[in-house]
Amino acid sequence: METPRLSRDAVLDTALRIVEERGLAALTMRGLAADLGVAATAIYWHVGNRDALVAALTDRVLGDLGDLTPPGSADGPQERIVGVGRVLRRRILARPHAIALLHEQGRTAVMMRPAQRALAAEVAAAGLGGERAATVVRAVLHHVVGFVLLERAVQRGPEPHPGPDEVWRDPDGVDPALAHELGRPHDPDALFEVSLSALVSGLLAADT
Amino acid sequence: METPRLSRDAVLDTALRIVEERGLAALTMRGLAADLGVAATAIYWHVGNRDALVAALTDRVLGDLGDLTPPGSADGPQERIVGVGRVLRRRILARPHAIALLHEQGRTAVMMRPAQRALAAEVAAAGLGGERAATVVRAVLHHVVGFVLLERAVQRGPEPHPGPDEVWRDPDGVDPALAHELGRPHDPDALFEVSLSALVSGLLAADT
DNA sequence: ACCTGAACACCGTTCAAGT
DNA sequence: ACCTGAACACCGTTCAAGT
Repeated sequence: METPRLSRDAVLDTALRIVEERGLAALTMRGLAADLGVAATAIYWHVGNRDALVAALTDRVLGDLGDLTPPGSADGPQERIVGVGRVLRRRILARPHAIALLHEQGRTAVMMRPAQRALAAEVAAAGLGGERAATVVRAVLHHVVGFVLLERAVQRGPEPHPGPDEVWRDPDGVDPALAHELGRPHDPDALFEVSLSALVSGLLAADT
Repeated sequence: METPRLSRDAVLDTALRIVEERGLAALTMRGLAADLGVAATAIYWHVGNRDALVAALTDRVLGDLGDLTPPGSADGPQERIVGVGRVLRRRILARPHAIALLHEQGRTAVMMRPAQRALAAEVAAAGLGGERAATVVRAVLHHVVGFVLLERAVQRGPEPHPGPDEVWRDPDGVDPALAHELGRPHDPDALFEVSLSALVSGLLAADT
């Protein structure tokens, strides 16, 4: 009854290190086995196959986004809801591989859970309930996660075929000042703040 | 001087058909060559390599999103801006493979171009200009594309590990009615409408 | 229970050789 | 200019066999 050389946790640890250091595409069963000093096929006994391995990795990475309640200093309901979104975005961006993991497998729902709880609490505290509250929670969640997804996709892209400037060389009908402004790179942090605030204020102001 | 058996366009045509029918992962150089009735290596002469092939596919699919100006029936500036977002989303959803293509290669900017123009026109018509107008354009664009990206990611996912219900079994502090509401599946179309409208109204109402 | 080694059916890509 | 065939260095996965 020897103690086994390998364990599920050991496999996940090394796999996660590979993904963090060299990306999800660099995670191969053979390479992972080499790093573990073991035959490639040994991994299958512990984690099933590559898909299951990636799924397990996803759960581990997204299971601990931590507490998302905004600092007590934020007082207004709008500012508190925006605060949850802000923290959520930062937590996701702090895990660069999380996005790749999510997208490979479409388990976005897993990532949404803790954020959904935190948002629900704030929205309820703001005096909303029922269907209307659920809509606010979902809208904010979608906005934040979608924003981050897109933000990373744009970052990863090589310089776009036609440079961002070039597209606006011929403004053709569009206000030249606006065209020039759109040609310049923008600050994602600022854009996030402005758009999330606008969304929440619009949601809270709605009649229905 | 025989006419060549293959052409760049023929390669792209068949490649696109494969992606549409069986997904981006099913696009292999060998399989594509088989469909074309040619040696796998012949493809390389016409399109370079697989990455270049995918890039070319992306340009083709996203180059013709078509005109995005909303119907003339929409009159208010807010309704017109929302209209552009609505049309953009529908056009993207009508091309299921477009999202995979985009994400594989991060050329999201390409897709944004025509939408940016249409939005800029509407925002300018609404009387905004300069930096403020640019912010509105970018915020709406990010919201719509991010929403669609997330929407598809959720769709593709297998049933989440803990069912959407299960998560809310123990509401623990959260209003039970809200918890129950969040456990139910929602209508993405409705959520899109509500959130985009709220965002735009919030953006147009902002003081700065 | 846990691990190895060989084997199968794939990949993308390069390159000399043919026409 | 355009295409083939062989070859290289990879993949994920299965499975009988070992301990």
